[in-house]
This record gives sequence, C-alpha cells and structure tokens, in this order.
Amino acid sequence: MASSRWIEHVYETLAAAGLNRSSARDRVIEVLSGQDCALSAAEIEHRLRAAGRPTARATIYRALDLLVEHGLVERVIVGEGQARFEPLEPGGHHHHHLVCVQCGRLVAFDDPGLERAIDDLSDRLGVTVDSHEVLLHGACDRCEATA
Amino acid sequence: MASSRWIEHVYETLAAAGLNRSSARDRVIEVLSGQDCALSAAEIEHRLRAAGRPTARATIYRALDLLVEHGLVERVIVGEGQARFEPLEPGGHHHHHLVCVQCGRLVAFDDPGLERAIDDLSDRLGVTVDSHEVLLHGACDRCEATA
DNA sequence: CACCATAATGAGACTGAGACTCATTCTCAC
DNA sequence: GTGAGAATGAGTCTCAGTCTCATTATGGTG
Repeated sequence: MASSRWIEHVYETLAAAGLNRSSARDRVIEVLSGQDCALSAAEIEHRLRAAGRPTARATIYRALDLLVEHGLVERVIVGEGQARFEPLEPGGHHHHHLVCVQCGRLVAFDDPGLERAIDDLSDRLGVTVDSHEVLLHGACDRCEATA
Repeated sequence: MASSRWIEHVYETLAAAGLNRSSARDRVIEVLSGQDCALSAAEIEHRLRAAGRPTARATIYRALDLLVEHGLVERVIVGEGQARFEPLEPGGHHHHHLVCVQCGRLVAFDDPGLERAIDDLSDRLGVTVDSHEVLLHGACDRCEATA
C-alpha cells in the first residue's frame, strides 16, 4: 500500500514541475495511493465511477502518463493487452513482478543477484542497457502453500 | 535466420500432433522461416499480401497461436500494443531480447548468469517460477559503435 | 476582485491489435 | 470418390489506448 508519504511526494514533485493542481488528477492519485497492487486504467476508471466521481478516460490516461513521466508511478506490462500502474515510493528500490498463473495476483520482488546479472550484461554484449524489465510467471507463495 | 531445418522440424511436430497440412499455415511458416528478427502478425499479413498471397488475419493469428502452443515459435512482447513472433530452433537455447531505443532493432542474447539468478529466485521468494521474460532497453552494439 | 493566458477536463470519435463467427473450402482416411 | 472434421476467409466485434475540440478550471497580475 502506498503511504500518504507517497501522496505528499507526488504533490511536491508535480508542484516543482510547475503544474497546476487539478481535481481530476488528484482523484487518480488518491485511488492509486490506496492500492497495494498495480491497477489498470480501466480499474481506476471503474473505481472512480463507483465512488460517484466519474472521470473521463482521457483524463485518467493523461494523469497516468504524467505520473509515469515524473517517475511517480511505474507502468507494469503484464503480458499483452493492458498496462497496469503502480505507485513508486520516493526512495523505492527497483523491483520486478511475478504473475501468479493460478490466482492472477501480481507479486513484487527485488533481487540484488538479478540486478547484478543484468548489469554485467552490458559489457559482455557490447550494449548500453538503459533499463530492463523482468516478469516471472509461476505460482505465488499463497497458491504454492495451498497446492 | 531460421534454417530450413526449422521448417522441417515444424512440419514434423505438427504432423506428430495429428494436424492437417494447410497451405495458409504453410505460408505463415514460410514467412517466419525466412526472417531473422521477430515479426508482428501485421507484418506477416503485409508480406503475404505483397507476395500476392493474401491471407486472412484470423488465419495468421490461428497459425501463430498453434505454433506458439507447440513451442515452435516464441511470442515476444516488446512493450505494449503488439506481439512479435520468432521461430524457435529445435534445440534452441532459451534467450531474451534487447530493444534498441535508437534504431528499434530487436537483439537476441542469452546469459547463463542471468538464468542462474532467476533460478535462484524460486527458493528465496517461496514461489515456483514456470517461465520468465527479460526485456532490456538500450543502445544496441551497432548504434553504440556509431554513437 | 476581475481579467486573461494557460492548463486541464470531458465526451465522444477514432485507431489498431487481436478475438470471434459462420458459411465455405480443403484434407485425408477410408 | 466420399464424408467427417479441420482450416480458411471475410467481416464483425471488443477492448485498450489516443486524439480532438469545445468547455471549464487554475493561478498570476493589475
């Protein structure tokens, strides 16, 4: 769950970027902040509508783009078809996800060994790696336990 | 470039699975076999049309699904929006890709260290990893050299 | 407070990938 | 050759995400 610290960080960052305050964007930020797992744009739209605060799809996408652009939210691509968005804690460590093939849950993890292995690749391949994504498919700890 | 050996392997596998031979599917297989980098379904459609052998989109998707299902083709997800398909050599080693942020080229690579790091994750996280995807973004060796 | 430039919003049309449908056509074992 | 089942094609449909543009909100300035 993203902390209220995250919300503050978001507002500070957006203000520092010289952006206006806007109620629709605030709504999107609020929904994201109260959420543990990554949400899709459609889920955010539904939640806002359910909360009696319907918000145009374009507005939601604009807010998400902006947040991603400022490093406040991470766009997580889980397979095809739909991007998911996840609050990025200020000093948050870089992490990746496992998609549970049984329950569909998205589980975050980080691993120094994995990061090191990827860092080492640059030299070996003669390429410059700007960023990387790792996505695992498998059974999460919960499903694993009940199997 | 996928070898003619790949084509043979594909036909053997599909025949062993009790599937009929079909000209449309053969066309898709042929386009894939002549290609080094991963193709999107749309690209395959265009090539077939350009070659005077137009083929219905649904047929192309069906053929690709089938090939992926039988482990003959790999579905590579490069960002959002569009899957790409790549022939998978019979004894082909597991590999990943780097998307060049400059030229857009998709470069394949493999790395035992990376695979090991991912294997080690299962125990540490208490999950069972069935499969994994790694995607790097950066400058490929060609663009790196000319930079 | 009033004004204005600019930023943001909302509604809906649009796009593009991919899935679905169903009538027609092809394959292949007999 | 024939018939059952597989495959095809043309088109429709869905769904995520983008674009447009008229309207509205924001915040600095006089």
